[in-house]
Amino acid sequence: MTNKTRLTKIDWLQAGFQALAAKGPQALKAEPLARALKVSKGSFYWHFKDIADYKSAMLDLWQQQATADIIADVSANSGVASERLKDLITQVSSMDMAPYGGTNIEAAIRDWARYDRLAQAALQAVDRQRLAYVRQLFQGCGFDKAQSQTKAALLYGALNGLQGLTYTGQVDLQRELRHLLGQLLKD
Amino acid sequence: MTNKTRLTKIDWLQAGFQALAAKGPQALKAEPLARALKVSKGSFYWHFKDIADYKSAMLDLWQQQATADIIADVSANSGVASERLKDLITQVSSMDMAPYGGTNIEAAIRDWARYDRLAQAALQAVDRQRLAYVRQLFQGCGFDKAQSQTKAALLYGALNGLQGLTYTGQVDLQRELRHLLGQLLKD
DNA sequence: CCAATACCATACGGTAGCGTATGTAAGACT
DNA sequence: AGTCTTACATACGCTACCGTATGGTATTGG
Repeated sequence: MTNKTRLTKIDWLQAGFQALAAKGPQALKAEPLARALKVSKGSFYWHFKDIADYKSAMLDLWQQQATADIIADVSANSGVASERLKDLITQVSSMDMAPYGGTNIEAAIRDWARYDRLAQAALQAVDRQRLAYVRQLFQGCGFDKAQSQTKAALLYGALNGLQGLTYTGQVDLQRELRHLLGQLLKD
Repeated sequence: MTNKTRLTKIDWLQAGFQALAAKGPQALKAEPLARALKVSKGSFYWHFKDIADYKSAMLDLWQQQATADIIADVSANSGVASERLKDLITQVSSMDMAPYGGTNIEAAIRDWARYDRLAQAALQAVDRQRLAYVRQLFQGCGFDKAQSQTKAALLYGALNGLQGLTYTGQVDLQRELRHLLGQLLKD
């Protein structure tokens, strides 16, 4: 995998996600990426028109993949709704390390989205889908649509927020989320 | 305020927070800031040794201010613990726009902390203090220390996570947080 | 096996920001 | 009134990155 003589578009995108997770959106620059891949930037500008094009391709890939993960989860696990919610938590909690880099790409994209309109659009779309999915699960537990919407927002929001707190060392992500889910399923 | 003939260190720091909230950590550069303040960067390098020094000063100011806010809240509102928790939520929810810029500085610092060790240290310290404070409030409601710790993490984590979701338009921050607090106070 | 094309290197001019050096004008001090 | 200090301006060399142009090499299809 590291010894390919020539690179493809996807190699560049992978390197992008890696750099994104490691050093943030400001690391998405042609020449540094080229150095990381041990090629010259001539390669970059062959595969992509410019950096905006590159970033756009990254976001497209991520969005498509993220939404694909959702529908995969929908069709795969077909148990009871409450069980699926628990599964989701364990799944997400253990997914600290994403496909590519060491740390979390999710959070990096969320950072990126704060100051980039395209990233924001992609993230919004993904958030929307996920919220809708989780809401449906709560509805499957017997709650009405409004309640489920609230519970979904809380669960999903807490997930993201707690992940930002994990490096405090005071927080055990999975434990807290289980506790929250328990609370949300009571009422 | 805008018509001062000469600038002070704090003017530069204020401009920094403004730029940080608006365009993220990557906007903390001497020359752009100087342009925003309509002076030359000669001023910048008089007040600060270099950019690292400047960022360090920003983080010091923020951390000190953030922790000061906590102790202020501790000494000021001396009602029942459960009431103080509700107050905290309304307070934070309405504090969408911070002292300086338009949007939230909190979130910007959190972004910053992801790829900057100093920012991370400052944020950790603040998070720690806040978590401890909220935990104490829960303890004041009769929960034991471990339970309070969990509840505090959930409330504080959800707060941060939901703020990142507000621009989805699907989330009413204050409503959700009230609901969560209600749940957390039951058990 | 040979052309066509895919992939990459090198070199170039341009911009943005860094940090320094040096000059300078306006208050403050005495 | 003259010196000292504060707060800036200006100009300089340096580095990093952008995007382009052009040429080279390796693969692949015919």
